[in-house]
Order: sequence, then C-alpha cells, then structure tokens
Amino acid sequence: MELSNYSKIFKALSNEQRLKIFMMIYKNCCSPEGAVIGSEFQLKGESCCSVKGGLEKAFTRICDCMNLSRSTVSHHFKELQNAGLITCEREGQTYRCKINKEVVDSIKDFLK
Amino acid sequence: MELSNYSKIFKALSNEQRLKIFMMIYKNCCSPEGAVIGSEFQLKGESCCSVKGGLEKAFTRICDCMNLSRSTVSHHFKELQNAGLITCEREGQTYRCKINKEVVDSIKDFLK
DNA sequence: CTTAAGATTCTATAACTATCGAACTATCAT
DNA sequence: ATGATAGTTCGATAGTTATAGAATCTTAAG
Repeated sequence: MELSNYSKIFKALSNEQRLKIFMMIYKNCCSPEGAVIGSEFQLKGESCCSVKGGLEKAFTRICDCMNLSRSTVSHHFKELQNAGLITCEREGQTYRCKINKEVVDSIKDFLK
Repeated sequence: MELSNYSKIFKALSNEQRLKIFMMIYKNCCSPEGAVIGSEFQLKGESCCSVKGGLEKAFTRICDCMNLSRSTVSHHFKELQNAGLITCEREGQTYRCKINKEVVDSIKDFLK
C-alpha cells in the first residue's frame, strides 16, 4: 500500500465524530451480544449501544445518538468507506456496515 | 487516553508530507547504520537517507529532501510534537528528534 | 562584534472540511 | 396512491489547514 493510502486512512480517522462512528462499528457496540465498549467511547443517551440488532440500521442509530444531521452522518460514512475502513450496503431500509479488517491490520503492520 | 487524543494523533498523520516526515524518523532512515526504508517511502534524490549522522540535523535534512519551505517543515514538526508522536530538542545547531514509542503503541492498542 | 546557518514566528492566502438544511430518491406500510 | 421512513446529494457557510515568504531569534564561527 502506498503512503498516500495511509494518509487517507488517517485522515478518515482524524475527525473526532467520525472516529466515534468508526469505533462504534469497530468495537461492535451494536452487536446482538450487546458488547460493551470502553466508557470513553460511550455515547450520550446510550440509545445506540443498548439497542439490539447488530450492525443493521447502523445509520439511523448513529444519527439518533450523535448530535449530527443525517447529511453529515452520511458524509462521514462515505469518508470511512472511501478510506476503505468500512463497507456498507443497503438492504431495503436497513443499512448494514462492517469493518474491513485487512485495512485495520495494515495500519498495525505499518506501525510495526 | 481519550478519544480526542486519538483523533489528534490521526490528524497529525493525515497529511501526506507530515506522514512522510514521521516515517523517516520512525523507520530511522537517517540512522548511523543507514537503515533502509521501504521503497515506497524512499525520497527523491535520497540525499536524506544516504547521509550518515543519525537523527541529528533531522530538520535540515528533511528540508533538503522534501520540496517544502523551512517554515512549513517547522509547522509539521510542531504538529507531530503536539500530537505527542515525537519529541525534539535542539542542541546547539543540531536538531534531534525521536519517536514517542508509547504513543505509537497506544495506537496499536486502540486498534486491538 | 559581525556574519552565516539553523529554526521559529507571523501574516497572508488558497484550498479543504465539517456542518446544516432543503430538495430529492428509494423503500416500506397502509 | 399516500404517507412515513431511510439515505443521498447539493449549496452555502464558518472554520481549519498547508503552504510560502519575510522578519526574527539563536547559536556557532571568524
């Protein structure tokens, strides 16, 4: 991977709101098991983290528990996708997304 | 460490020029041993990487082999320092800098 | 003391980014 | 069809960032 790809990845994670979104997905905070995330990543209201249903409807839930407009959240999702960190797909009204583990691993490799 | 600290670190690495600078230090490209860095990080002219002398005069050498003004390079160094990624000190006319390994490790931990 | 070299600070500018609201598209339920 | 829900795209705006050059400060050498 080229240096510019890494800077792109880091750029995607450089905005705090976007990093928060990424961590919600990464730490699987919305997983069916209701995996707990570190308190520093806990969201206000916990409306997202306490709801069951995996990473489905991720978009809506993240809108609900962050103080951002839909268009802004949409933009952040796109940035994360452009950097290759996540992939998202819509199935009807459900928005599913998941981490691209290879890319995350490449960051760790990069810093080895 | 707080989420905002991580976004700060990622921001520091989000600029390609700055990331290049960081990698030069990180990969120890200017070490007395002349450690080789991956070709994708090789600099034009190689005037930096081929010179002996460790991380001394890092500033000047980086100015020489990157196409950036001194003030810009100074700015980038400051950003890397602010994020806690490196520490720099001047000893006379020599500018020494080194990686803050704990911070780098904390990124890896963060992505564990 | 003077000069040169190394690095910082200040100012300006052009480019980029985060954010919102409005308009739009797509899907689902009734 | 109608209305409600989910997400995207567009345009505007306020704020941030990368960069250069000029002025300044610091240290070393003559």
